[in-house]
Amino acid sequence: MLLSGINTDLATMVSVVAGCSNTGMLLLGRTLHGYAIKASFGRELTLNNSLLDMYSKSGDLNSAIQVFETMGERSVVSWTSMIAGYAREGLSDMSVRLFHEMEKEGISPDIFTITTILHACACTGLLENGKDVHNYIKENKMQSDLFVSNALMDMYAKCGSMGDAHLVFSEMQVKDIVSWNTMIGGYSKNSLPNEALNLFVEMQYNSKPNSITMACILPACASLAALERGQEIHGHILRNGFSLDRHVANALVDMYLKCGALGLARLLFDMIPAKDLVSWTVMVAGYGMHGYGSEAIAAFNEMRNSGIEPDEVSFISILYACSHSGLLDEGWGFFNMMRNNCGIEPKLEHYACIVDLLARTGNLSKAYRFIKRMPIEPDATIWGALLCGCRIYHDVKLAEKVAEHVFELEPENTGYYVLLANIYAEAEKWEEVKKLRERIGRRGLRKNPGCSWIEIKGKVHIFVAGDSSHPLANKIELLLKKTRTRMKEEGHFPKMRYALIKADDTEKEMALCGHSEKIAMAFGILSLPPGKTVRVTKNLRVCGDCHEMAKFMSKMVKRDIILRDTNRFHHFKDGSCSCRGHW
DNA sequence: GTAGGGTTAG
Repeated sequence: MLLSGINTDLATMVSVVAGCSNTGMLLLGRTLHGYAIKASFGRELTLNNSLLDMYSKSGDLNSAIQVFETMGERSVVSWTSMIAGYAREGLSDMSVRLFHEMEKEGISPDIFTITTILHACACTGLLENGKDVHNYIKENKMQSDLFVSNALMDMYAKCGSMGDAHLVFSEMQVKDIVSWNTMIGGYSKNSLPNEALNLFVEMQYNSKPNSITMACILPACASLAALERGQEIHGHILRNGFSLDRHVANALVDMYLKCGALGLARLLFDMIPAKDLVSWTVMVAGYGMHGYGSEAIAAFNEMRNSGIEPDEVSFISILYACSHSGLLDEGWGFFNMMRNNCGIEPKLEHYACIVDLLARTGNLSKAYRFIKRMPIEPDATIWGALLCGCRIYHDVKLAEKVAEHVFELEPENTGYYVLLANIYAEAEKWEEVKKLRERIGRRGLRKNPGCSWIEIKGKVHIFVAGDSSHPLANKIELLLKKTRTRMKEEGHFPKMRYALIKADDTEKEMALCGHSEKIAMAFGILSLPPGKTVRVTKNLRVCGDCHEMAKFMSKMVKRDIILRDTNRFHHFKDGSCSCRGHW
């Protein structure tokens, strides 16, 4: 246009600057800024607004602020763009400050401003500020706007307040696909997978799911290890041509990995044409969970060779992979690579991996010193990782010292009291177990009950410890008794230490037999066709005695058993387990 | 003919 000698006017300049902001062409944008000033558009409101947006969307917040500060006239559009600019850089507090400032200047926020400020609150979990905005919305009758209600639900979801999100959702007269996706994704992210799945079913009577819906619902299947539900959704993805979406492809691989289907996951991973950082991180974490440490390392190196730089999340994956396979030197190597070669400052999660790695490999005092020398304040998970190590190596004395740190940091978390109680029980210090029980009792805490579940023909069967309500309860008990007898015949005696009670051996054995994972495994063996892999998931860590029995059962009934606990997978096959003792 | 907003994977 310029070469043809046609003059630009304000509309031309605004359009082309907007073009730059939507493609992040900062350099061309700057040039246009200069050109516009020379062409004497420098005081035009619409031009300054588009420049402000261009700078903030291209990541040059300082220039955006410069435009905002120097422009003569400011409209609601200018304020909204500036608020969005701060939010984009993670400076939500500044967004909120600006929001109040604009009201003071007598400029009323409109629905664009409201969605922007809600997004800012969502990004950093500013629930209280978000609630203030909600009140403003009610006072100004803005809730009928879809964008506003959707942003409001997302704010509540990201602040972890799904009850409030659902309230907004249920009061919406009109819902669109974004409304459904926001709720489903919110439930998935807030560890409410059943709610996510139920809403997904309900959605299909109202709205047609899209690829984003798939990316929202798959993590729910993953967290439940609901393989069959996940496969149904995979079918949905194939029928609707969503497979090419990389978010969906990555979520699928992750789902199969967390459902224990490593081979299928690898197959799908190989089919992703352009693997990104998330694809690789998922695969590395998956190998780690399944105990394939060297495969995880190979994948991590392959990723780097393909030119993808690891970030802090992918380092968590590789460090955990090392820890699950007991690869101490390799783990240290990655920890140092992260700091020295990649310039990533380790966070609590990374320190937790190293403590875990040291503790699991028996370097308890080294782990203790490592924690003491950490440049950031350790949290309960850090000390908890060492406490786990104390259990593996039966170090009661250190355990007591470590436990006090843990109890101070997370006095409400019963898991840690139980862990220490286990350490005492395994050392047969029953007096101490009793004292600990009293301590829990005084606080009015209750142990998180163990439960295990198994999916059969799409239905999830849940078992809690001591469960005898199931129709097959008698058969289950019979199978467990038979297994125990055969185990004893071959010299495997029950690991009474895991019974956690002071009782005689028969009682202990009964308590152990009631563990939910045993019941679920037995139920799977009885219910699934011969040869089919039994897949059980448990909400806590697997018990040592159950682990022994699972190994034996896999040989006795000639069947693969895959048990997922909170920490990792155990593949039992022909009498041994893939974890090789690292758990 | 021109400026600002909501949902997705580790």
